[in-house]
Amino acid sequence: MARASKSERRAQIVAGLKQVMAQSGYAGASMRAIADAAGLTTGLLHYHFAHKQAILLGLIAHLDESLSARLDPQATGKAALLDTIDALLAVESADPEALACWTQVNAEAQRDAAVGAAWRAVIDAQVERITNEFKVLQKGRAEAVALWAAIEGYVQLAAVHPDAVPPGSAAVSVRAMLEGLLR
Amino acid sequence: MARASKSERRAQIVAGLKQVMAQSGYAGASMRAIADAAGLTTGLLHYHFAHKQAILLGLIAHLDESLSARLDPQATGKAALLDTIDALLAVESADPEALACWTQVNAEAQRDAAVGAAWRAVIDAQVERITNEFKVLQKGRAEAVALWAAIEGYVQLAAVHPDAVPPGSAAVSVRAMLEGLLR
DNA sequence: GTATAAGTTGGTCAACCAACCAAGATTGAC
DNA sequence: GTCAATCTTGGTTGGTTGACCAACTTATAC
Repeated sequence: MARASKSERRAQIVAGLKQVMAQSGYAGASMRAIADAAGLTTGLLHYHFAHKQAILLGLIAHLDESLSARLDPQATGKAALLDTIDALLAVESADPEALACWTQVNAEAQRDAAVGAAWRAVIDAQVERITNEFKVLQKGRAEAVALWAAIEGYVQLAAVHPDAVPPGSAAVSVRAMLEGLLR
Repeated sequence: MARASKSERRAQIVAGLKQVMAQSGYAGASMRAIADAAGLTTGLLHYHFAHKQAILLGLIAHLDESLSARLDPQATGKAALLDTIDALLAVESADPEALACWTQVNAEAQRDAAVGAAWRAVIDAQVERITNEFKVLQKGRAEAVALWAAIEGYVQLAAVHPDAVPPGSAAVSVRAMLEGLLR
């Protein structure tokens, strides 16, 4: 069997962290557990990543990319905002592991400066993008942050307490809240 | 000096966890670090709490109480909803440690079954209370969850990326989103 | 004032962790 | 086919962790 390329291996390791982290958190994701999940050895993890934190930074990049991939680059104005709502809240059913990791990354971002900087960069980019769409509608940054917070809240809630969210209500309710912001 | 009472000691230990956890997360809050923060010894922690998790459950109870204490028990209907918004978002400035712990508890609730059950109970109680107020306004559970999610999102955002939130905008924006929900 | 219970101390212990590394295996370039 | 670069292995190491405990001190009941 052909040896996996460098980038494939790294992706494989990041996927291992994603899987373990969704269930055991970052601290609970030992190098051994990550290696087992990825079907690799711990030594190989250290060959591809200088330290555990580097794998987490790789996971953040992965989460960012898979989020961007869900967005429709054509949409502008209100359509872009509605698309953002759908794209983010669809993760709930499409990728529960990513949802769980979101919460864990949030917690780790608060603790570790480098992780925090990377995570805040992701948030900043999204908020800025949303702000531009709001500006088309004569609104600004405060409204963009509000929309992001509402979505973020649903993501957290879905991860921690999925039963509390009536099925299908998330996107509907966020759209209603968006209307309140646009008044 | 008089020896502290049992409940005082327990509160002191919980406060130690709160302080350490706000900066280092739950996993990073070693028994030793908690003991140091509280000015006690590790052995004493194990005398008052069977294990580390029990301290965290104590902290969750503490967070729940201090949240309830901020709420105006007189308010009903829309006034109660506005009061809830203010009470929760005021934590941002009043008790930054509690804010930071919120994120960490969220993450740990996902990982540990007992912590998850306790945390979900707190959320359920709040959502049910809010639901009752919404019902006065001819709305229901979905709207209550939406309001909770919006507040929760701001709490998370304030903890992880405080600079992203324009000062004073949180309560204003959540009120606007509430209007959207009440339409 | 003495006996009993409650609270406290400082240290031990086995388990686990991230990081590291030397040596062997596999690959592609020539 | 040979060789250097890249990849992979399995085990070691120093350090940290939560849990635990036997001895000691303080408070309370009588």
